[in-house]
Amino acid sequence: MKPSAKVVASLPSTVSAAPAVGLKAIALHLGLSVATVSRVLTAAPAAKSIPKSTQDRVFAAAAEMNYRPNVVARSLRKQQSMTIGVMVPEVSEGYATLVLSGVEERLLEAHYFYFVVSHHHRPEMIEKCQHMLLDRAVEGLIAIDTPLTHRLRVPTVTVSGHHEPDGVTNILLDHNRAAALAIDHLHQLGHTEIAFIKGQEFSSDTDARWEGIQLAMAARGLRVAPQLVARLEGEAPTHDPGYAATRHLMAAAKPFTALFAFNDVSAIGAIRAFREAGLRVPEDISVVGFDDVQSAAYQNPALTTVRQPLKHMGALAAAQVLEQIGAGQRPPVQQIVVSPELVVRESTRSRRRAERR
Amino acid sequence: MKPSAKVVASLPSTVSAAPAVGLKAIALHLGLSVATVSRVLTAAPAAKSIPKSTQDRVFAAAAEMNYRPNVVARSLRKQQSMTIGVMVPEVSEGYATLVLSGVEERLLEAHYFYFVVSHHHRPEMIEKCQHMLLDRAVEGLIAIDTPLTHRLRVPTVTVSGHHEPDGVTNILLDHNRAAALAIDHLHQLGHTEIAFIKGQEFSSDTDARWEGIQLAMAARGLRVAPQLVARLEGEAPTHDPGYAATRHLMAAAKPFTALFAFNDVSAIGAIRAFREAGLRVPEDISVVGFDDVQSAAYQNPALTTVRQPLKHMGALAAAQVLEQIGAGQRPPVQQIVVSPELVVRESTRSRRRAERR
DNA sequence: CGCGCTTAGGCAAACGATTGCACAGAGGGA
DNA sequence: TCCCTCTGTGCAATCGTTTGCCTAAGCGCG
Repeated sequence: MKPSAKVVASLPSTVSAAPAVGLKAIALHLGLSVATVSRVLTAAPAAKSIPKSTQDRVFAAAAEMNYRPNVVARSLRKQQSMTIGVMVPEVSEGYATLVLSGVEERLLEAHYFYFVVSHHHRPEMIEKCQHMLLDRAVEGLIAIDTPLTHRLRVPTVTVSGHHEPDGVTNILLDHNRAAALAIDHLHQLGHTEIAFIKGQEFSSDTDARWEGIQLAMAARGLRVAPQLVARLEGEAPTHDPGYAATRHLMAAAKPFTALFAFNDVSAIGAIRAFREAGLRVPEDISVVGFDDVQSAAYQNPALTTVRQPLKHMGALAAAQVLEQIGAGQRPPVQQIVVSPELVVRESTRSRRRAERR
Repeated sequence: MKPSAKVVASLPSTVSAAPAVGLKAIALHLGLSVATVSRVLTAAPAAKSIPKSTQDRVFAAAAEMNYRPNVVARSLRKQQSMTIGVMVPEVSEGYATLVLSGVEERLLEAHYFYFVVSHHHRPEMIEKCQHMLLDRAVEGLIAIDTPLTHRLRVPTVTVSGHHEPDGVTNILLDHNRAAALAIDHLHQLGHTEIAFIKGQEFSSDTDARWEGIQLAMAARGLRVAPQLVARLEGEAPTHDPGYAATRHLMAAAKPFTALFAFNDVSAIGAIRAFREAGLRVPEDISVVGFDDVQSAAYQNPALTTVRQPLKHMGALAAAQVLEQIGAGQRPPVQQIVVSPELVVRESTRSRRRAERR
């Protein structure tokens, strides 16, 4: 039997179609009971009293027979699925996927997997996915840019949620600081007539960001003119809403020399709108984005933007969920605030002496 | 009992922490056996002989007690997890996530969920994820831009895989046609000195795309100059490799008036490199990308590119996997070819009469 | 009246692991 | 010698469903 073990082990690692070996097969092969085999392989406390020699036999057989535990059976018995659920507006969009990559990295370390489901901001879908995920026995939930209306029976963490129900942990950006960074930058460049693009109503960051802006403007003695405020409309995660909002701003007959957009994607849409109107960025108008998505650095002009540590926020969310799953009833932390960073590139420049228009 | 059902149903849909009701609870409540309840709720064939009145009682009780089947137990018993595994290079990147959105949409319709795991192109990770996913009892696998070395014991579909082992279905683009579209476009604009950026070695599309290009060039009597061919290096899913490759091309002292990049991301990096070198796109040089990612349309200049129907390809992949899961041993189709589309925007223009350089 | 079919539903064995409890033999101390 | 404590292992229940097979009453029909 010993040589054959060698042979089997050195076969190409093709996953064979053989009739899956379970504990039973090993036990039979070894003349032991499934209980013993299970205890050895899972290093259960009761395995302490099992002699090394037996353990070695078990391990050898498991390796030789290429035993793989059946996670479904294990989940059923232990009542834990080693799975968490992630809700995102859209899997094909830059913000959520960056967060997701942080989530994934952290979860994999803990041998957890995750289900993703995207709800496209449709409220009934947001509700429905929670049920689908819970039905799938997820042990925890991470909601990325997704408003939650009630708490759930599993540990829940939101990323950039606001006004969350009690008991859910929220990972969020320091929006006041973010606004301060951007406004300071523009102000120092001499801009005082600054236009803004607010986020869509459904985006959970919209309000906090806007408040931060108002605070920052007021603190510097600047005024935000109502005519210089536009709002993204429409659900599409494309540049179009930013483009449209900017056309709107230009239509109002109030001049401005800088624009602070809700995110990079809308900033890019804005730049296009300006360009089509014959305005150059940054010569005629400065534009600041938000998020620092991958492509921000490669725009023409490269985008000045407020960076969110999205991947890190994802990792934090995963860590929190895992922590709460492990912690039992210990109450979760309410929120974790991370810091933004200003990345100055090419889309901002000091205000020209010659007034535009 | 009737009125109370109403009341329960109209309570806020908070997911309570009550001790999950199972078939047993319903059976007990109704004085039936779990078998009967199960048969009714799952509309099993044997339910035909159960009178409507009983069925109604069961449905009512299930609704009232808010019964949710335990999918883990069901999976164990039926030996099907209703889950498929998806392998991607990177969740935070535009190509894979677009495909993923198609996969998700199609799977959700069939009440399937999916696990994603990203392998960052690391071969040992590619191997490992397959095992992790199979250990998780996935019923099928979708590999996006991920080379597979051996077939697996579950139905497998690749998206843009090439040279796949027997038995796996491959969803791929017609690369010959793609190249023909791009080259024709450039040729018609008068370009004959065309530079190329090939994909990374690990990218499964690299070879097919390159062959298509060579064919298309030859068919039009054009020559691809070895000095005008660069290759993306490095794993980062960013614009940097395209930028670097383009610097390389410019360093070789052979003039060219057009560039066909491996994908949009590298095309955008290329445009930046040109711009830094004082070359304008498209006035001095035309650039064609590939993929038509979200941001291609919003570049400055907007990118002319070959569109892949990525979302559709994802949906096809999901449909194929489901089909094969349902089909039993019927042999799967070998490949499904989809058509590219040329999207002409601003980054290409007819060759200037005045030669550059 | 006897037979067979339909109706209505229950029993119990899976699925594959985990785990509390039991038990048998060895060894040691009083 | 008796009792007690370790060792080393096995039995069987359990997780919540599904499903093959069984029973038992009712009914129609020859």
